[in-house]
Amino acid sequence: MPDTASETTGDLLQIGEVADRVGLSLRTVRYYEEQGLLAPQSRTTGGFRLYATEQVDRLALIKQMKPLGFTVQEMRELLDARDTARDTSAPAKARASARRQLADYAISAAERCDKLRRQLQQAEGLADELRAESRGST
Amino acid sequence: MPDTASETTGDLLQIGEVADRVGLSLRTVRYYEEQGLLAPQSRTTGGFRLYATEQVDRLALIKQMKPLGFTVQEMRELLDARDTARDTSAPAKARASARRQLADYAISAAERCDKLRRQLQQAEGLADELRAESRGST
DNA sequence: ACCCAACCCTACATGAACGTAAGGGTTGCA
DNA sequence: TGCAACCCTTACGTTCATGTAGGGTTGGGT
Repeated sequence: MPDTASETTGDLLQIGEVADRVGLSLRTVRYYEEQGLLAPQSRTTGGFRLYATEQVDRLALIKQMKPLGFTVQEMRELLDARDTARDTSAPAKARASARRQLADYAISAAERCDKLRRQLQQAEGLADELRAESRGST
Repeated sequence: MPDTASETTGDLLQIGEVADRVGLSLRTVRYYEEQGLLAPQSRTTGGFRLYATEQVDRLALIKQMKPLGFTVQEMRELLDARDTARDTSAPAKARASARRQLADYAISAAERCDKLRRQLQQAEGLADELRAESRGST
């Protein structure tokens, strides 16, 4: 039986397993790669993408970011900035700049959260109204 | 001066005024019309769309529904069902059926609200993390 | 009656973020 | 070696929304 659920191959996962864990489609994972959001750590000789578990985290992060309505490009920037800010071997100036960028994104994220909260409230009201109307007050 | 803000013409509004009130672009309002979500009550001889104030409400409803991720077709169905359910002159059977449909949508809406709430929580955590990281804990 | 600024119209095009199908390799257990 | 479960690339299709070009419509002002 060839690995029904494509299990951990050493420490690397195939795209299917990754997509399952994160809850994204294969297509979406590949799409994010096309857009420069994350490249598989390596490939098999046959061309299969192989991912490390950290990359699964990265994907999960991307998925969490999506409800806030960031574009794929913005997420790429954000992730790049985060990588730079974390990379202790990067030039201090680059890291400072990256942190500034992160701060901006943090503000933007907070604003989008507020907006989402407001929309959610409205939507809840709407759901209530629908329920009421479905019970028919002819 | 030709009416800088295209005011109430009797009781009918032009698309610009409608879009302003609801907070959608002209283009989007026309798009929704193309998709069968709402037609203007009438047109001028020259072709200008004219809307009644109830239609503004309908658009506002659509706007509120959007964060829940309903497709345009679903919204059309939902609105149609609501119209039927409210129409006291419609056949009782049709109204009952419409109310059943509304009930389904109400459930779906509630589920989507839950999902949105979860996503919001995650997003909030993420925003906090971004803020923390931007303050650099090298 | 004529002008013109503020509006509006149709139609085609672009863009983001995937979905989906076609045609065809890759892996690895038996 | 065979084959089932995976994966690959390529490329066109879809949905929601917006951009834009080219050109009418309205209605007060003069």
